[in-house]
Amino acid sequence: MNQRQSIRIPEPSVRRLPLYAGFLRELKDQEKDSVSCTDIAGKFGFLPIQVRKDLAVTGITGKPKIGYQVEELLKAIEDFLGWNNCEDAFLVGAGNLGSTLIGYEKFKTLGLNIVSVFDDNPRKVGKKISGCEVLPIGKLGSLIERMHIKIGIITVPMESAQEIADIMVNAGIMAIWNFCPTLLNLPDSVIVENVRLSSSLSVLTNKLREKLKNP
Amino acid sequence: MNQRQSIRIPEPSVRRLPLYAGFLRELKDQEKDSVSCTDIAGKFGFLPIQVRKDLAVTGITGKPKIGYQVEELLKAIEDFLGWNNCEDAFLVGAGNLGSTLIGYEKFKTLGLNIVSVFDDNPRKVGKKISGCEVLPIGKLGSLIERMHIKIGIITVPMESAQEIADIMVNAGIMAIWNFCPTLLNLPDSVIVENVRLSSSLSVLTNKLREKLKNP
DNA sequence: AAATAATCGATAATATTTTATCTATTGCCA
DNA sequence: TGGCAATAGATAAAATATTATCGATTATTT
Repeated sequence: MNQRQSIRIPEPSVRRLPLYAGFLRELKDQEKDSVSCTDIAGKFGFLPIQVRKDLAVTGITGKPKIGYQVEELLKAIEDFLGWNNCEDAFLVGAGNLGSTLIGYEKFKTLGLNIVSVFDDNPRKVGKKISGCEVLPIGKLGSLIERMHIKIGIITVPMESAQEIADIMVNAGIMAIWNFCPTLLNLPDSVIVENVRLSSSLSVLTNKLREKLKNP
Repeated sequence: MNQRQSIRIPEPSVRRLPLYAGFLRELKDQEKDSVSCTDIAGKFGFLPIQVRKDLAVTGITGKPKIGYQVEELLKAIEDFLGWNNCEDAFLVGAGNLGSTLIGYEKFKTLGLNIVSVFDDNPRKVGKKISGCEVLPIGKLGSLIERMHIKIGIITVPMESAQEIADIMVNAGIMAIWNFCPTLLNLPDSVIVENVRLSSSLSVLTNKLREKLKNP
């Protein structure tokens, strides 16, 4: 019996893998055949050991003195990250940020396909954003169920985020990409990834202040 | 001699503090006087001990059986995060994302004041975005110097990000908030905070795939 | 063909972050 | 007023992530 179900993969590694993938694409375009951890680490200012450990999660092995096969490794990372079989997603909140995200063609190459947009502003409903028709919130739940959508993206104002999340979860959404600054109150079974610009900005300004204090 | 210069503050704590601040504002609006770690932890699904440790960096102390004074604690966090003395910043790249960021009034309450926008598209130069006139890239360096700007925000396409970063650094920028997926190659002295949606998305989809495999 | 140097992969050590334990304080209630 | 319960704060333990060490492998050079 194969009981390997959870050789847990460190989240920091998962966050770094997309970087490596980007670099590997560059190398592939340059028709480079192989690349070493030292090269990759040099590119990003990491340590070679860390890169090697990150890459190990893909199961690909390298050759001493040579490194890894660029194409093989790139394919393995893309597979690992699920970039080769796109998941459909619904986005709610056709404001500025929402519209920006809908327009990102690149998400398709990252395994995400935004298929519909929802908003409760009657002026927006019916309009198209990057070729995507805006639907009323009223249809959100039933369409999630009917289309078996698993990923929801929330870009609504703070006040309505929880309400939208509840509709999503009740309809069967399994993962939420939340761009709203408030944290959502959800069952543990639902996966949530929060994009919090305020946290990112705080890290930046905090480091800056440290530096200004002790130059 | 006071050699305490670096009682290093964990970055994870810095990332959580803005959450607490948001909650404390809510409590303040509700005219609540005090709050315990247990309350805060409950709100976010953290452990009380972790919250207590995070709050400790502000130097504020609480009272057993009561907790912390809401106003005092909020003020301390805001001070700690530098939200009470705004830094001026330049943003480069008046595309979709850039325009979205410029429009975020809320940044002001997070200690960031976007004072000018730059773009190399002649059609955009001279236009206004959220009341902010778009200036040509040619003026970027000299204005950074003249106005002693310390924070730069990069929302240009991948290809030009490094070039813009170089201009910024040469002109004296000390910290860069980078929204471009490529990592920038910069001197160690420059602070960089990368917002990488691809990493965030990868974490989400990776967890989702894990869950679909072992439900 | 042997020596060399670069690199991988495994294992071990270190550092960081999270979680637990314990004591002391304080308000509340009997 | 005395005991109880909730909580802070300090210290310790555990978990996690990063960095170092070391032996094995393989292309390259001599």
